[in-house]
Amino acid sequence: MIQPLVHPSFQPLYQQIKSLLTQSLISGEWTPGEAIPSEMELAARFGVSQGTVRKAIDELAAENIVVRRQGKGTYVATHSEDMVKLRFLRLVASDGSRELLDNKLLSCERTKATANIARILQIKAGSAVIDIKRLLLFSNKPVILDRIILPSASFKGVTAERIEEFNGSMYRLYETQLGIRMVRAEEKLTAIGADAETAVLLGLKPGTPLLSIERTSYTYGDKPMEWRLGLCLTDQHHYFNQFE
Amino acid sequence: MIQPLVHPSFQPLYQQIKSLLTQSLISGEWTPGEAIPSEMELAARFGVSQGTVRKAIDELAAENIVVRRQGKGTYVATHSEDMVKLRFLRLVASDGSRELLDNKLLSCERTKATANIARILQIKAGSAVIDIKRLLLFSNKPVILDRIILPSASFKGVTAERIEEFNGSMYRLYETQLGIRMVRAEEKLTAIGADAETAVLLGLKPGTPLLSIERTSYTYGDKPMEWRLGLCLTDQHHYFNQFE
DNA sequence: GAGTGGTCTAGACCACCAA
DNA sequence: TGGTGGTCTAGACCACTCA
Repeated sequence: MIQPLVHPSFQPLYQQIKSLLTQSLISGEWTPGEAIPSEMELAARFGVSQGTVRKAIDELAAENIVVRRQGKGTYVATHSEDMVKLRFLRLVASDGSRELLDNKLLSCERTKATANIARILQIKAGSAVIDIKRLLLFSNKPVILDRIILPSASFKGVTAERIEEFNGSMYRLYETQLGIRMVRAEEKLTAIGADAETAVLLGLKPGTPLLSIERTSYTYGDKPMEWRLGLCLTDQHHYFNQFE
Repeated sequence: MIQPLVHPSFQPLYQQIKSLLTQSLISGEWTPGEAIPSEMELAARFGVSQGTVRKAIDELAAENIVVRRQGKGTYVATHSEDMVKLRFLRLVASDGSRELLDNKLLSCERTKATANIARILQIKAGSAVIDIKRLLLFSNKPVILDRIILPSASFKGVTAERIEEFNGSMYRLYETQLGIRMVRAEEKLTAIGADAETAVLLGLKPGTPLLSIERTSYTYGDKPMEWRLGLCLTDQHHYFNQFE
């Protein structure tokens, strides 16, 4: 009897197609906001049926990496204003009101990665990083003290001026100026008491309970690109989470 | 020219199949842990192709309502120990260690729903509810003070004895004793200072920052069935969240 | 009307599991 | 060996968008 071939690295066709599509996204063949080729075109390019391409795109769409628009095409997802608020800024007013969101840049400095940051961002300890501090204001009241650390190597164009220009929409800045799109994030939440410096900046008494949100964001291919620490006043806001 | 029919309530076939399957789950035709009929059988029952049934089941599987096992069949999902920890108890040790999880029931009383609880659980204000208080201990140290409120009408069998019997695994109790399975939850997180009573129970100084997790859990068909408030000490633990 | 994504079908073969 | 889910194909038709 013929021995069935063993495929130690077997992967379904549609997974392989998905990887190829991800490669094209990484290489910048299609940039955020742009349409990717139609399902039929991709099927022809890869020599598979339209249904197989469709299943690969299904997964990318489920991960919010691409967006389908019936009758028009499939587009590389972008961080629109709404999306960022919905997906990456989960703090909402407890009374349900919609608020004016504003931000105030405190500093933007070049420095070196600590051992911990280097580990998280998968860079060498002591590598050059950009260290940003800012306040986020809801309805003109300071609510979040944010600290953002980026590897300089990948974020050359990031300066205080650029950040002001983008009005603090960091993800849109990364995307439109650097072609870096964050597709995934991990967060660790704890409750802490405000230290003296934070208390002053947020206009609180030291020791006031704050929600601490530590976030690492990843781009295509699970590459960590940004570390963030947000200290949030939650007397009138809450972090919303939902899961199935 | 013939006018195309307008279908104001148009739904894809697979969505209709999904609804029918959900109805069968609600009615208890298949209970947690049990296998549902095969894709071919369901296709025959509903008079559609196997591929259409498959797409309906795909969505239920994505929502963790059923679980596929290749070569065996498709099963109604259950709250196994691991799952509950992974999906509904997102507090993990900051140093990554695995810990002994234990709990201590403080009280289990019959009372009446406040206006707020009634609104959240979609019952009449003043309806009978069960009010449970307990401590969750990690490695024998109290970390979470939990309060759970359930509508009595649906949770008749829940008593202090039963809870002890299930060693505090509430979701397993609901599922195995009452056939109620939670499929979705919403949480609101804030940071607060411990009040006097909480401080005593958790062995802290009043005012210690605590992570407050308010959760509403839903069963099939988006019906709210449980409200919970957990006050968590996060000096050695954190709430983990991940999103795409 | 041409082109795109969205749905549905029918049938083939594969991988896995259990008896 | 038979039944299950998992993958893949080819082709049909529908719904939507835009020129």
